[in-house]
Amino acid sequence: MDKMYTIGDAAAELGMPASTIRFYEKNGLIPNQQRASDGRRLFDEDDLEWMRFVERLKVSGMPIKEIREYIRLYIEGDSTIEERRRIVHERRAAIDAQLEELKLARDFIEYKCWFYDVAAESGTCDTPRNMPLDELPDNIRRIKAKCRINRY
Amino acid sequence: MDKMYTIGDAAAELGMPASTIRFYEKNGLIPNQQRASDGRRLFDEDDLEWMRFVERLKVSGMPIKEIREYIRLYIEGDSTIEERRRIVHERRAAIDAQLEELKLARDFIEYKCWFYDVAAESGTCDTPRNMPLDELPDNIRRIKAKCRINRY
DNA sequence: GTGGAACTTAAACCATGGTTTAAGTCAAGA
DNA sequence: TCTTGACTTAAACCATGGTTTAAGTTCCAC
Repeated sequence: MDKMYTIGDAAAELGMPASTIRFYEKNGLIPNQQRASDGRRLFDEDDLEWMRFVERLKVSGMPIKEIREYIRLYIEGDSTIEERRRIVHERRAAIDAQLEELKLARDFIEYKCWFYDVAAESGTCDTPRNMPLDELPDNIRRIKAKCRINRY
Repeated sequence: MDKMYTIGDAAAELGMPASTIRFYEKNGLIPNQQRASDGRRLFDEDDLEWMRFVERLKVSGMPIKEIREYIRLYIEGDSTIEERRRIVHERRAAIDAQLEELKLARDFIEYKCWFYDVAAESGTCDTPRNMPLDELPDNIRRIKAKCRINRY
């Protein structure tokens, strides 16, 4: 279980280019990076787990600066627990806000999908555009009301 | 209901800087933009609705280039229905993928929130880190298994 | 009719998050 | 021994999505 990975292996494992891993290390996103005696980077399982964690933070929209700050606090140890707690709670709130926005965007697009399905079938956008409210499928009527869709 | 908005009004209404609206227009994200006789931009309710739609596309991660392409097709009329249909269906799939990723990221962060709540209470990260599986709250145990969280 | 606020443009500028390049090192196999 | 491929670095480069600046116009209130 103490298998070590070269940067190429790690890149393949994580599904990202090696250049990105170098960029992350240069920017302080990988703590305690080990090196072989000839200077090559070495990664263990913990490093990979850490980098997957960093990927989650990135997916959540956390800027690199902030991730680096978090890592700095992590390295500093137990004296920074409160600060790290604040950061992760903030991040959770940010994700929740993002999820709300994304769900709303999905509703919009759901409407558009229906719109063009109907338009494609009839050959013109006038068909879905002029369809009376009571002929709309329930979910589409709900979306149209919620998102205040009128003309488009 | 045929009230017209200046760019400042529209900016206030949409909650974005006027410079962004100019940038969008320059990049073809606003079809049929009207102008007052002195050259000032004029926006009606339809323009605002359109721009809210553009905002949804942006939230969904659609690049500006692609939004412009969509608008080009929209302007071209009913002959492009199939193409637009393809685009919105692709976009829906992209949003769904994004939602999945974001929910996974949320689980990770949820775990971290629990971790630091426990750490803060006891004063050390060792407490949550070494907590036996059967003492973990159900949701946390589930997340830890699903996300393969070991060391971090 | 004068000052100030709100608009116009093109062009320069900026931050973010990488990617690419150039020049060099090293280990292994033919 | 020589070549090949994977690595190293610093620095240059790039795309995206705006924002800012500079110089000029126009409307409105006083």
